[in-house]
Amino acid sequence: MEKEELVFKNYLVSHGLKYTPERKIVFDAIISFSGHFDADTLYESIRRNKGKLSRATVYRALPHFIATGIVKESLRFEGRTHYEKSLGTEHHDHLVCLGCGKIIEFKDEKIEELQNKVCKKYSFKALDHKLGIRGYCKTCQKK
Amino acid sequence: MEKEELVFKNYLVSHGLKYTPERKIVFDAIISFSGHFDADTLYESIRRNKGKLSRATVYRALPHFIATGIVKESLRFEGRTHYEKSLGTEHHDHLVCLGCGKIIEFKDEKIEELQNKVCKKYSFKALDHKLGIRGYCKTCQKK
DNA sequence: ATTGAAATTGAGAATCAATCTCATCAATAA
DNA sequence: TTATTGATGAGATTGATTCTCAATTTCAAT
Ligand SMILES: [Zn+2]
Ligand SMILES: [Zn+2]
Ligand SMILES: [Zn+2]
Ligand SMILES: [Zn+2]
Repeated sequence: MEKEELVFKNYLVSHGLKYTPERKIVFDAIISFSGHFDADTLYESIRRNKGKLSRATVYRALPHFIATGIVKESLRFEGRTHYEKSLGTEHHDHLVCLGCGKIIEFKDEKIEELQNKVCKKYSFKALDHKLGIRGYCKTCQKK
Repeated sequence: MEKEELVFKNYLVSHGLKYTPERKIVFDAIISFSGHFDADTLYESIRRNKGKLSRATVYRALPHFIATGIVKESLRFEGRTHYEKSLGTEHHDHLVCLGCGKIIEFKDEKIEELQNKVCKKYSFKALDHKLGIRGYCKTCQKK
């Protein structure tokens, strides 16, 4: 069993939960993804490749993956929550193109530091943050 | 008629739309708010103070207020979109307490500048952005 | 191998914000 | 007046997400 899978299994077991075949199917599907995805994309890809699994099982599994740090909520748009793998991926923020839907990831250390400063100023204990900049990508500006 | 009201009326008229009594009711309710609100809060406050108005009318009016810059989407949490007045309010970002729901507003010029730099780097034309930091406020940390 | 408590699952129902439908109403222009 | 166009209310609808509950599975202890 790979490291990530162990992380997940250990999380489950230590919380009195079980590493079931269904959760392994979801795990495999998530690992096979690169980039961003939403719950339905995940569900459909599982149905296509591994046969049937209830939509509810996918929705129920997601919080566990988030709790272990394997998956992160990335952005909300088009009425859905979008996720992304976060194991083996550094934290980053997003530029979202309103024209073509393209997502550009970036990370700026200075912005991160300044956020910490802001939190200190307000005695605020930060857990996470999301910075999303909406606009138009290079390609879409020409139209 | 006040300045903001004229801005709104002009926007409507110049778009072939009408400044109806219902839209004025929504306008007044929004102006009377301070702080953040969601569509339902707005709707309920109108019902309480001004009597009946369809929920659909509130939802239909919101995009017009956003288009004129009177209202801005501020953050999404608790499954709803939250808005805030943006006339007479400077741009700012948010710290959201997961414990008590308190929202702290802040603005850091340096962060804003660095965002512009990021956009330049990617030839990205930004329209707006949202930075939301989730965590626990001073009070809630003690529990 | 058997048992039983506790967790999990599937299927569909329920929820909830947000949008849409449509018949009716209001404003304006011809 | 009549036609046109936009606006409204009430409720239906959508679509994502969550919940319900009976049936099944897991797993540790017999
Ligand atoms: Zn684009
Ligand atoms: Zn990303
Ligand atoms: Zn708090
Ligand atoms: Zn604010």
